[in-house]
Amino acid sequence: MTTRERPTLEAVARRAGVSRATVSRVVNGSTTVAASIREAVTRAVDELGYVPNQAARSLVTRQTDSIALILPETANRVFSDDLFFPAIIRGVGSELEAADKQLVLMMAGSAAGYARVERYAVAGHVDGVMFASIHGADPLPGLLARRGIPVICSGRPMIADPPVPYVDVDHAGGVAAAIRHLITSGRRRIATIAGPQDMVAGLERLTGYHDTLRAAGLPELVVTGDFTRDSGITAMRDLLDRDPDLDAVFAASDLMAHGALQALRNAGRRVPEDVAVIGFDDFEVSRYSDPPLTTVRQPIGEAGRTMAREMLRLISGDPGVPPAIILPTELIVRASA
Amino acid sequence: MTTRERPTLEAVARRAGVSRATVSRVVNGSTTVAASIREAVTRAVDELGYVPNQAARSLVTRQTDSIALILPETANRVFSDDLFFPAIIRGVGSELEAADKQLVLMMAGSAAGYARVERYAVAGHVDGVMFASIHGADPLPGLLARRGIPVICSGRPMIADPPVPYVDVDHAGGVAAAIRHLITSGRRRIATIAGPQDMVAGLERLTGYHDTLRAAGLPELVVTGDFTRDSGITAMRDLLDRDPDLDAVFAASDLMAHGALQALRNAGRRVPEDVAVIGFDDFEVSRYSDPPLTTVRQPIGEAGRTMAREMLRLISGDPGVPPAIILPTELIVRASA
DNA sequence: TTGTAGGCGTTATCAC
DNA sequence: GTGATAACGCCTACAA
Repeated sequence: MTTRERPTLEAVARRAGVSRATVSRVVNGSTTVAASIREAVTRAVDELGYVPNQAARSLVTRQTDSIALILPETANRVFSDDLFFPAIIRGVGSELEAADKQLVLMMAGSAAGYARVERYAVAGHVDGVMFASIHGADPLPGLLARRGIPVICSGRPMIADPPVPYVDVDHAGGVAAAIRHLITSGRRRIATIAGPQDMVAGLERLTGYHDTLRAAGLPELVVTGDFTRDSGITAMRDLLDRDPDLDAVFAASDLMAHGALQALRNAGRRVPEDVAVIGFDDFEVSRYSDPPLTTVRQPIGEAGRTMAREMLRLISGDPGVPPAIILPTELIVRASA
Repeated sequence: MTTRERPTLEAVARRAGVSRATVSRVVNGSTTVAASIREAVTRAVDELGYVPNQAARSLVTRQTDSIALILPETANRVFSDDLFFPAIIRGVGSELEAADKQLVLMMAGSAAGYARVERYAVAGHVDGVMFASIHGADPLPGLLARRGIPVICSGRPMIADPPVPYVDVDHAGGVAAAIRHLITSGRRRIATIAGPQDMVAGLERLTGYHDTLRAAGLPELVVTGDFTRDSGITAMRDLLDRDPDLDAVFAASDLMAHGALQALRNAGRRVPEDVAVIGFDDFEVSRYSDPPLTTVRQPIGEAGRTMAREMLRLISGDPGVPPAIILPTELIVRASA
């Protein structure tokens, strides 16, 4: 291993026969440097393979050019077959890449991990912190914001102690469209597999279900899952027990909808003839399910990009960052309903 | 936003009525501090909400306590439905979390992204760099190693200019087991959908196929894909064109195997009656395919954990890091073959 | 056991 | 346009 000693500004300056200050100017692209000197410095930089020391630099600039994305989940959960996180990471990543900022991904499922994340952010490792999904009344976003760290959330945070700007999608609107579609096509016993009620996404999708059915004067039937496929299977069985005559089910996630499809098949129900099924997400796989899944598309990648864009504005000191941005959802009709 | 001024060591020292050095000792857990003073300092730290400035700290310690994992792919690819990356990230993450190191994920699909990664690592942003998968003769691992940065790869690198330690799985052995299983069950016209030939994983799996069939004196039929489901569909159609009587196919990834299953179904072939199918990976979804997929299980998560463990040893200066670690693979027999 | 002082590699503010 | 020089916040001999 050729452990070449790392050259410093000083070394470059000596080699180019100028002062440290001048080298610094060249490295940082200042325009007030004579062409000949600039060239000499550039050559010295190349010859020595000089790269500025990030620690020293950010000690004085108070900038790191990297931004954290917190996934308040265990790695197991983040990279399960739930494609929510990949989609949002992809969106955030593409936007930050364009801005030449480094994305630092942090999974914080445990309490210890969470504490580490806090320390990491407060220690100034990153210029700003984005949250990918929030459970319950998470105090961390507010805590960091109070520390003066730029913060932005994907999904409306449940507490807004210092209000933190957020990006979310129109959960209730999408669900309403789904339920109305079911009603229009003649369904009358419409059940739902709700998402976890400690997350805003879970709550608001259930609200959409509730409000739309009540407006139509139709009965409600609710069982709660946790967005996973397995919970969808269990919930669907439960629903069939409670009302063997149900003719439709709205699942608050595509994965739960897939679980429901499986449970219905095992119970001898045909989809959509006996029971119509609608999901929420519109993941790629939902085009290939049997039957292809009717679902509410939410623009997760776009939410990620938007969040990153607003974060960049926040960091640049732009005062015009809106407190909330709500992206539209859309019903995608396929064969299952 | 309550932009509280960030307290420094100096502020804590004043408040506790001691010197900066003493505060530093307490913060860093030195044992040579009187209990009473330690307590006073700790109180001051808590009251002020002091957290050490990472830049200042690493400027002197030359340590950042964070480690990069490079995914030499675009975000689109990393978070496609290919579950390789999630699995390795999960493995690495769990191991680093236990060591209280921060994992910095970097996706570098473009040339620009790649340059950024290099700068980032050389600038001393991280204590070491792990590579999650390598395309062709990638010079970056060697380049960083030559700079004195601890480097380790998942998957054998094709160039070993300065030899970089790596963790890999027994590709050829796993494939051999799969092919022998097919032969034992009477298959004689065994085709393969190979992986990309610019990656060692693609190459070695094809070698395993080649060697085993040749040893058995059976004919070979090769079409190349790129590990994705779609490429599996295309490749399977191609294979059926070339040899309508083939009775088995080994796909170098589970996704390609799933594509093959679909193409075979569309072509009216029954699996496994007409054509046996074996994949490579053993992703979760392969238990649920129709029929459930026989496949070669590779311990991706374990590879990630191992890589992280070796990286920690490398960083700690342990001279005993082995140049290579090869993990075993295992044939998982289900219904498709 | 505690304090003093020097230095880590940059950037930025001044003079020149 | 260029060069000293003082921070930036922390760690760590070394001295007391």
